[in-house]
Amino acid sequence: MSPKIFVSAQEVAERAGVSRSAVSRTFTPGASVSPETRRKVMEAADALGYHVNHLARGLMRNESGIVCLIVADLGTPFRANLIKALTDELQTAGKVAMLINTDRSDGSVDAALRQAIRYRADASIVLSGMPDKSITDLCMKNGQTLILINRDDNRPGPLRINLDDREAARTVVTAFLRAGCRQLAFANSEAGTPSLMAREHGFILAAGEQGLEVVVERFGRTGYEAGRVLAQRLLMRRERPDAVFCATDLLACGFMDAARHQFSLSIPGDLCVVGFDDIEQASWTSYDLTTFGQPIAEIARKSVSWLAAGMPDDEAREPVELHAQLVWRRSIRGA
Amino acid sequence: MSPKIFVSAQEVAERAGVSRSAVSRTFTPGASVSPETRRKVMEAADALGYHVNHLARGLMRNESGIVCLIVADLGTPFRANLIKALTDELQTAGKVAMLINTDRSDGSVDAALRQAIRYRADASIVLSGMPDKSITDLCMKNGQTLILINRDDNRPGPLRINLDDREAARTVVTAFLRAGCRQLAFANSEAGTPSLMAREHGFILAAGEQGLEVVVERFGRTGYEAGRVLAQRLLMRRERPDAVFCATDLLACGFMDAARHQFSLSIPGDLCVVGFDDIEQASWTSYDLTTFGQPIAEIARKSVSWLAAGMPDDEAREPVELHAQLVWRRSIRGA
DNA sequence: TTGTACGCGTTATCAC
DNA sequence: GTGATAACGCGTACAA
Repeated sequence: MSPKIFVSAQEVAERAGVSRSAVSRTFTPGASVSPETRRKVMEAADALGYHVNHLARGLMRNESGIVCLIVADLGTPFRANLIKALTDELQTAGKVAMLINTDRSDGSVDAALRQAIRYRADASIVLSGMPDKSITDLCMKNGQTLILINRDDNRPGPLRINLDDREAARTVVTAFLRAGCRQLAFANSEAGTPSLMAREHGFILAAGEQGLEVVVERFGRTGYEAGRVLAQRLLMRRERPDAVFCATDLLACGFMDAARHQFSLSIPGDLCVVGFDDIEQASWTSYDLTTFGQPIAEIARKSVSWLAAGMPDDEAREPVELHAQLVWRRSIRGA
Repeated sequence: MSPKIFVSAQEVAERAGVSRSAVSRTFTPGASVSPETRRKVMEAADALGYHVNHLARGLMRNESGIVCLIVADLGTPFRANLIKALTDELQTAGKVAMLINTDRSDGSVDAALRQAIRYRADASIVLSGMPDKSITDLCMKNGQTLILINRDDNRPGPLRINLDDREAARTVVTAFLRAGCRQLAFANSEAGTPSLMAREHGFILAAGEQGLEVVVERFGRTGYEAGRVLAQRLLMRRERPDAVFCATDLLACGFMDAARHQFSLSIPGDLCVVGFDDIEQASWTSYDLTTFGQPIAEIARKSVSWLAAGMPDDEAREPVELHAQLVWRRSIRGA
């Protein structure tokens, strides 16, 4: 096996009978080369299978074209779709995505950001966890753009995209009231991420303004299984809830399945359910779940346009608030 | 905004009062540095926030540490989980994943592989589509490892990991017969990917050996919606199937929902269903789908161990056949 | 063990 | 429009 023998601009130049610089210019958009030279170069390049070395180019230009995506629970429908949207957007912008998984451990995101720095990524986009302040400072110092999505970080520096979780929660309360529900519940995981907690607090607050108490239950990791357990806990109560707001759609799916098959409840007859994320499964006939759609495409566009435009000045670093749109389906009465 | 000012080994050397090569050696595993020098270097590096430039290192070593993952439909549960497993495995092996989305267009995978070459990726792993022969040749010529997963390519060169789809299909026929089913159907998409077609052909073949005909229907893209349409087509037939093998779980979920809610059929009473992939949703109470689990972890381990070990010699390039394990749930009678 | 000198493939700069 | 040259940050023979 010939181990890594790539063809260089030098070889192309020799074969084309021109200088190295001519080759370089041919592959640099906007450089001036005569049609004749360009033709000779392209011909030689094709024959040899030449491809510009982005490692070397990045070294020269101080711009690798790499954008680092840092994420946990990549297997999850919402995350996967967000990653897809981001990579798509990055590719059309001429960038390339580097994907780093994190786990629940503390230094995990920090390690990922260090990796991004080592590869001189043009930017890092954090979708999970929270980097330590020392690391965000490091990114800033190195002039590396840092984007936090749904992290709700209030320290200055990185660019932030957040959702109006509290406003969404308020909408749910209104909808539940209109459906005639009186026993409100909130089903959450124990993850304690900013967006999840914002939904919880917003829901409790909005309900309180209407004179209603909310029963809150938290369990496990944010997923289907936790939703089932939460249903068991909440639906066994003496005062059984007639409306539940689940922090995510996955929780809601588990909740609905348990409610129907273990408690024989009808939805929305006995119980109204609202979720969050609008993952594909929410629209499946078995669930038909009313939920909030995250503006994934817009999140992706906003993030990437930032990189392209370069960092705005420090004073313009207010977090961007995006709006979650309620998608009405049949898991809640009325409209 | 300070635009991309990274600290170099030179600066660390100056601050530590040593030569630049001492810094280099400190960060090169297995190089010989005195404890005292190492300490001084690390101290200066920490203070300055130094990180080795992997672009430059890759340039020198002719080994970037980057592995390119080429995939379509990344938002899909199975794909997302495979990507997660692969990135996890790559990270523990000290590599980093570069993610490239492809669409359905012909040259899409080729373009992705070219991008991989430009970044001098150590290897490319193709999970979707089929690269043109000229491109696979290019990868081989450049000494870039190429791994095809479930692509069922029979041309020599790239490393291949395939599943025993035909054997799995045979198992399904047996199970259906044991459940007393006589009217067999196969629900497929129009994607026509190798694994999907292998399942279809294997199913028809195995059924034929038992003297049974199979009604085959194909529609749309491999997903939930197509499953619903396929159910409408297959369940409206005069001789209604009492057993259907769906090419993937997503198709099966759509099929089941339509069968139950539009045709009021009971599963497995009126209809037995088997899927493929064992995505998380298959285990959800609403589906409880009997399906084949793809050995995702093993696929990931095998792929990455190949890169680590380096390319085997040409003669050892037989495709690796992995086994799909049937996961018994309640969408089929008997056991 | 340490430092010096060179090369990796590319682009930017500057004469021509 | 073209070609020579320096520089990017790093690894590594080589000599000390």
